[in-house]
Amino acid sequence: MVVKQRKFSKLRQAHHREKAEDYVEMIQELLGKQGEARLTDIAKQFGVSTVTAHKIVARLQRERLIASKPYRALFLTSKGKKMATQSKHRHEIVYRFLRSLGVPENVAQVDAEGIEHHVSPKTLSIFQRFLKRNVNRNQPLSPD
Amino acid sequence: MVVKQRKFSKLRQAHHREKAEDYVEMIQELLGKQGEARLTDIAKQFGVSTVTAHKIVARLQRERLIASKPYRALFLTSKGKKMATQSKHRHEIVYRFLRSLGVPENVAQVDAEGIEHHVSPKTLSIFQRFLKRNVNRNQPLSPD
DNA sequence: TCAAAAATTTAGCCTTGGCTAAATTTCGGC
DNA sequence: GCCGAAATTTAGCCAAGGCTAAATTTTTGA
Ligand SMILES: [Mn+2]
Ligand SMILES: [Mn+2]
Ligand SMILES: [Mn+2]
Ligand SMILES: [Mn+2]
Repeated sequence: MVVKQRKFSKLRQAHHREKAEDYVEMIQELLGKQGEARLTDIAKQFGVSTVTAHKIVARLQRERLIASKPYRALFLTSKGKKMATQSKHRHEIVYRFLRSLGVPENVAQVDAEGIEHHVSPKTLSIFQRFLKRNVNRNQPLSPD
Repeated sequence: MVVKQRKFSKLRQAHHREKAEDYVEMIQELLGKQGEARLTDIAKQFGVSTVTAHKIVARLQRERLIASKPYRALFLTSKGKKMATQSKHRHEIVYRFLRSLGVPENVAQVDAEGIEHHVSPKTLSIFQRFLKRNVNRNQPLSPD
């Protein structure tokens, strides 16, 4: 009984982390690609209003993942950089794992965006091992 | 650009469906196991207060997935049954897929609870094909 | 330079999903 | 049949994440 409860409480925790992970990952990407991360670009990427993006960023500033001065571009704290790097890494593995199974590019992109947040370290390392074993096959296991 | 937006909008849709899927699945399970689905049992299983469970059930009644008379046990509408059956099926495949890769039981349970909601039909059918191919191996691909 | 445009922030609204406290209804045992 | 316990519902609080409208600040270009 208590086992099942923990299962769902873990799910709720994962949901709380999700937005944080997606946002810091996006900010790191924008910093790399354009040199700076502006609120408008972030909102555009996520397909939400700047107001929504602003509120989420404000929460992540309270949580010391993001830093910025008013009306200025956004930066990641060291805590934020660490989360971004780890999330990006996990996201990549999940995406490449799906691709290696034969999931089409656009489907794998959408599915990985959700799945990534629910893959535990143990499962991730198993995905990695699977990728390594299939590294020299050019064909996916289940071609379309 | 718009591709990325759709990716996240799909993610938000998935989140909206998640609670619905978990609840109808749970109700179907309780109906099978105990003959009826009471609010207290549902709340216990999810590890939330009966008040929280009640509010979610009320929403799902508005959405015509659940039906009941006040102070009475809960039932699934035909729409709810359909969702429950499909969700259960997808959940099972995701769980068995993880297990077949060598993910330990308790980890697979937790991860599948989150992952299931983000697996598209295309990815699911690829998981199924993978399972069929590995059906006669007693050993998982990546043993612990 | 300085006015218009763009970007950011604030105010205020909504829904969902958490909670506790309290009211109401149903159930069980005597 | 009734009383107390259990279950359900209602009321009211909170935070997150969605929105539009409006205020504020920064940037841009004539
Ligand atoms: Mn990601
Ligand atoms: Mn994501
Ligand atoms: Mn499920
Ligand atoms: Mn689930």
